[in-house]
Amino acid sequence: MATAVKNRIKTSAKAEQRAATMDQILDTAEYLFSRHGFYGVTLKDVARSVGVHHTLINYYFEDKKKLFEDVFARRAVVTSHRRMKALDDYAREVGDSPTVEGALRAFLDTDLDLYTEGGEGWRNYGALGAQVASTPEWGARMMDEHFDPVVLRLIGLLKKALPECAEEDIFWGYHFVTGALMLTLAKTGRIDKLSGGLCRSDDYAAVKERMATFMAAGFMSVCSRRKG
Amino acid sequence: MATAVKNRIKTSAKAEQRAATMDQILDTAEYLFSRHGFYGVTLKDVARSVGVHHTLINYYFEDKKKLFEDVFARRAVVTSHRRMKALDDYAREVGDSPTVEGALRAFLDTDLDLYTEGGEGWRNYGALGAQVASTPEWGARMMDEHFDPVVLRLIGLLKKALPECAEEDIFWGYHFVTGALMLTLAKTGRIDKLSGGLCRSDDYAAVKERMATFMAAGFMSVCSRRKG
DNA sequence: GCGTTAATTCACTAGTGAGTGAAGGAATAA
DNA sequence: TTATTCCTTCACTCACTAGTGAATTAACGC
Repeated sequence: MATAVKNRIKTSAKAEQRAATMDQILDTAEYLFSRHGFYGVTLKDVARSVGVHHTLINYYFEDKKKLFEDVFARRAVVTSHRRMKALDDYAREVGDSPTVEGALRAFLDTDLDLYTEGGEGWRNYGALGAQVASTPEWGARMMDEHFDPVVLRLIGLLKKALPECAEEDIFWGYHFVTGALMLTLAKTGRIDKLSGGLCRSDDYAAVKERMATFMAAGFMSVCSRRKG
Repeated sequence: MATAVKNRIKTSAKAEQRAATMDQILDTAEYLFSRHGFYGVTLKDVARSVGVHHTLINYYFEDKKKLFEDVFARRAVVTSHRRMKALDDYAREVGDSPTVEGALRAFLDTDLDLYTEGGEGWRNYGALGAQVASTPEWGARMMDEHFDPVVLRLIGLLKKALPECAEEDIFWGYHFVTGALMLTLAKTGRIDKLSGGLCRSDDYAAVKERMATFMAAGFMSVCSRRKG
């Protein structure tokens, strides 16, 4: 008991500062990486922006690649876990008969809420994730590592909702969903200009309102195509 | 007449070599940029890969940014023009009553054919474009410059096909379409692993088979949402 | 207070970045 | 042939890269 208190006190002063500094570095790196990509940011850029000596980043994060991975992993585990839980909850709720739109809502809306309510850090991470998702090789590998389980969980539900549907159609449907989601998270500002200000890149609520419905209809039409 | 012949001969020897070298540089840069991004490639990388002195690239292309823009523009004008023509042809064909799927097919299938039949260069350009599309600021700007006209042409047709539909819904629908298309062109290999080899990233034919149908249904469902 | 441990900075290496300007070399036009 | 123009390379600049290991400073536990 006394040890526990002591440990808590110990982690309170120094280790808390440590954690705070690391978080600051991660936040800044997240912001910069999301805007300029891995090679477009130098450790000095990050250090300057945080206000620490650049070698401190090597001290805390080993090397640049590790820093990038830590930035990505920090929030990837959160969103992955959150969505997995949402899918599990939904599956339990509807028993053995999920709908396509229901499953997609559990997957998409849960995530979009996070970017809406999670503050700037989450939105920067979203833009970073979008870049990673469209980077061949190591980008795809990072996506695999963090998101395969939750994606396969979603696909399991979609298969249940569409038992007659060819597996390929479900995978390609998921591919379309994730592409649309990634471009949303990229928050490039393109839709703003294109629509003359009618739509805004950072209006995740507008996307949430439409996306699951839109995609569910897509799944249905492709899967019923062969019969029709 | 004699002058014309002379000019043609003139452009045959030296200027032809010049064009060949420039094309080689563009091809190689296209390949490398598509894999590692703008900052992930150095002019020396490109030069080494082509087999020329690295300063030659400065001679031909001014600077690195210009080289990138030239790489992007070279094919962007082709696909933009091609799709514009396809949309015009389609509009003429159906008179004043386009369908959503018809318009999307003119837009999407025309493009997907290009990546299927256009060889490796086109596929590299596709992956590059996908990166550009999810890059904020200058990436979005490049997309704007090259593709706004053809995209607005498509949106015009979609509006005609869905006269009751809210404009925002159409813009967001287009946003989903382009997100899905960009992830396809990124050719990351992720769908391959995810599906256990059932789907392949480079199978543009499979995407073509499904995409317009999928997206058309999405548009319909979102646009009829308010009434339903 | 005092030895220990962790955090931070310093001085430095070894290599790379884009880009320039002058010079050499080759094809071309008169 | 000769002057010109274009292509290509060379030598170089200047700034910056990631990362290391030693030195310094600050916090901690006793």
